[in-house]
Amino acid sequence: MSDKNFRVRFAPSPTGYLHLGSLRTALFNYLFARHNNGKFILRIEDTDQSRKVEGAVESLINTLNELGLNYDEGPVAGGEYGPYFQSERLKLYRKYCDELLSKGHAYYAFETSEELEEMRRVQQIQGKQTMYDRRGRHLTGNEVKEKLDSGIPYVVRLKVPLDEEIRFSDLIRGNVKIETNQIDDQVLLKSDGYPTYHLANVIDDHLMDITHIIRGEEWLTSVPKHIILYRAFGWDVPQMAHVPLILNPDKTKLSKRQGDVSTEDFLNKGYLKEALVNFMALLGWNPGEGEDREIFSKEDLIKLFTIERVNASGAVFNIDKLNWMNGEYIKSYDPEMLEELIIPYLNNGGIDTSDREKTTRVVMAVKGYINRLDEAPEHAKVYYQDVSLSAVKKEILENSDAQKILSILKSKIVSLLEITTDNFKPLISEIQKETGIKGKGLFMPIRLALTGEEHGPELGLIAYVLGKEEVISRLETAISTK
RNA sequence: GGCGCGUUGGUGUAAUUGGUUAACACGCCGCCCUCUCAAGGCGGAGAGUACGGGUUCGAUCCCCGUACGCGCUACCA
Repeated sequence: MSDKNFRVRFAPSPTGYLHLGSLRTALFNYLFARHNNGKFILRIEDTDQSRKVEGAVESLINTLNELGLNYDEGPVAGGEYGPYFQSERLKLYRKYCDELLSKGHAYYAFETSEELEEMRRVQQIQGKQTMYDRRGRHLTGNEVKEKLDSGIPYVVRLKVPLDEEIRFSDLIRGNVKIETNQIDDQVLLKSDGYPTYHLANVIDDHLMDITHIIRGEEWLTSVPKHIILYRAFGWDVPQMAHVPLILNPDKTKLSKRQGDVSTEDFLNKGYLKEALVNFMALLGWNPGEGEDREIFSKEDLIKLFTIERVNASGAVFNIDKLNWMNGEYIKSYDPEMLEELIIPYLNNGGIDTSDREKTTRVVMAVKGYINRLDEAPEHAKVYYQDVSLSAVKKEILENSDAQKILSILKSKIVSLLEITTDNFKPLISEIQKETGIKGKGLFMPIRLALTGEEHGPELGLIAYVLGKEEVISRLETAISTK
């Protein structure tokens, strides 16, 4: 634990669902904050008016809460550094932008989007690097004033210092250096008056006292732009940590084309939040030597997490392993809580769970067989639907040995007070002794009579779940098929 | 194209400050358990650490180059 006042932030733009990659970024921020006794802040980067999606923020917050990644400051929660929506901080950006302008670190530019496109097109044909040719830097003060006065739309661009080399150290990647000549005179303020990511991000991170910026690798190459801004303002640069991307099986950036990428979808399919958190944490991070566990509670993760142990290389999202891990969580989950979670899935599969005692038994029987909650109905079906038999199966039951077994079993069960998890199996052993029939010939008729299926959980469990009455009824049906 | 980052079995990862038969998990295969299917137990195949140089008595680990992958190259984040 550290007593430094670490402050980190998760700063998504509200474009819809929570991408798995964002989830992991959020998780690492959360773990880092909790491990160091710091603060975890949620900031909404809604500066792109054209990409706004209705309800996205609510859904984002819901998902974070559902996963237990509670933030200390942000929308709804509030905090001393608000507002936490960038769209509500426009005046601030304007003010700092003016400061940049007056200090000569930024300048006005008046090209239209079409002009810029044309410029890039020409550069491309000439085989040159496509970037803004910095022509706005050559405008005289009078020219600028004239254009401004006549109301021509403008943007404000960063005046990148030329012929320099920007070096910085990333907590995950080590030393990185980039020539400033490679850096575009980035737009800081758009013609609609909104800031771009770069401006807003730097200002907010500073104003919100962010000490560590933990974000996706796609931002690594824009760090120099940000450093130039921090310097221009005379601010300290926070520590940086750029986490690797999550990849499709073919190693391209995880995308919707190759499967689900939204956290909500995974939750809906019946992946437990604990499993999802556990699995995502292990994608690109590990606790290191002497730790062979794979299953970690959130508390374990908080205790063990350090940013230095995050890998620098991208990680393929291995759904097989997630499935396995989710199955592990399902098997060891608190029975009552699991039942609560599974009931909606059972109902969804057309199963009536109003008999709660039976539901409890069903959940107990089913949980060893599923890796996802949405697999529950198909395994639970046998306990609810009428037994229906194919001709072949019927034949097996009509066999005289089979009939004998079923009759004896029925009479034994009738005299039982109730069926428990372990008083059924001994009955079968007795029948074996009495009739001399054993193995498949003994078990299969019973299994078919009770479920109509050749496969399933052990018979004792099935009988227990069905209960005395239902077992007798099903046996009678099977006997009367003759 | 330019720049940046990365590269250990199919996948996720491990390997004390360079010295191990390169370890663990998922997946796969087999055996055991067992009425069946799972689960569980046991075992196996699968990498000589992208490739090529160098430094060193000795490199997965340090340096350089190449290849490949990915990212960025927007008035998107």
